[in-house]
Amino acid sequence: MSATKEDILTLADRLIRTKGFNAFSYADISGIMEVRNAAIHYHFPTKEDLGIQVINREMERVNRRRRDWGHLPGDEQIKRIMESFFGNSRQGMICLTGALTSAYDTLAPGMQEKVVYMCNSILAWVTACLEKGRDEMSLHFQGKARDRALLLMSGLSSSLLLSRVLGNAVFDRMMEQFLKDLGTSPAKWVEKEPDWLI
Amino acid sequence: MSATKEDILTLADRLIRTKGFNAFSYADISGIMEVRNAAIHYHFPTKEDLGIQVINREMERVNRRRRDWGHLPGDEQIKRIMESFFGNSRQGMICLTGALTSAYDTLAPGMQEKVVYMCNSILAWVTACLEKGRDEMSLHFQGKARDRALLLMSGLSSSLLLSRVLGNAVFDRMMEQFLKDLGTSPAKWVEKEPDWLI
DNA sequence: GTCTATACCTTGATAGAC
DNA sequence: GTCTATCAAGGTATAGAC
Repeated sequence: MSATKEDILTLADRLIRTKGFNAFSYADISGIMEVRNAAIHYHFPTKEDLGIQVINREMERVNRRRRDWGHLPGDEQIKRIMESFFGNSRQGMICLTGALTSAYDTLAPGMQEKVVYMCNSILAWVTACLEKGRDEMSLHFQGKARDRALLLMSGLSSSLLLSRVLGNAVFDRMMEQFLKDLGTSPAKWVEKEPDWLI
Repeated sequence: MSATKEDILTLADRLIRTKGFNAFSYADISGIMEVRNAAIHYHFPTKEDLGIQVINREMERVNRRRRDWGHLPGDEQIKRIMESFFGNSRQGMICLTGALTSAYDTLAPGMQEKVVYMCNSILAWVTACLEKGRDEMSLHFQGKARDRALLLMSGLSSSLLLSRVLGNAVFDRMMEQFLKDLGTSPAKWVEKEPDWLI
């Protein structure tokens, strides 16, 4: 993939997470990058194409992480997922799922399909982490792992929404509660290079 | 307030919860109501005015409920709040906080201010319910009530986002988990007249 | 209060030169 | 691959008649 195309994707990803899919425009991209409207359409014929490829790239990142972190204990994986959300939070960005599910009704069918797939994939990953952690006796919770994963995934997503409005402390308070509820030790987040997951 | 103005507000509220604040247009309102573009502007000079008054009306509803339900036990209030979200969920509508926090960066300062106020108010209410329930020994949880309220409020908000994408069962599963975590009995939601809260 | 008509801007998208 | 130029459609908002 050409560098230009990649840069457009990265920028579109950031714009979706800050302004939302419907509120960002090709002019936003042209205004920041040294590229004209028509060049964007060359790489991504329609806005839907752009949106879909943003999701695809994100899913690749998610899948790669799931693979790379697969050997880690379940509780450690959960903490790393939280950490990647921490990065989003500090940059005032919400997650792709939060940005796209809130606009779900306005998305083209092709994008809706991808959003469903993304949500299911992330949910499956979080569920697997919780199950692994429970088997390893490092995570403790009642109820089905999938239901618990729904709560955690929701909390992660909403923490970003609320952090923008009520301040960054919201994220820390929520994650601390989640970890306490799961009976595992608290974590300290460290600022990392921008590399936003989910 | 005139009936027309009230109808516009109700419709705008629904449009914000389904399409989002940036994606809905005056034409959406004209298309459904028997009223022209200019008439909407007569009642609400700008879209920001419309958005602010939608929030104001919602806050009146929230405050009224908080007053009316104030005598109820904390756990019962929590279940009623969940029940009102249930109504939203079945109609494919997300909550105002979910819809507006996800578009926060694109809102005019006047609206942002209102969104902050709304989030703080609802958070304060949920916190009060949890504290009351804990004092009454009907709710049991560790940690600060406000932090717990953040988790609950996030879960309520996100359950609507995820229900639209993954199906209505998500709402039920999440609420069941929340109630179990709070050590209170499960609840059964019943379909009610459209009267959407929060 | 509501209408018609319209101003003015931004949007996503296309044509064709280079 | 990227540009300039342009398009049709849709957005919020306003003027003025009724």
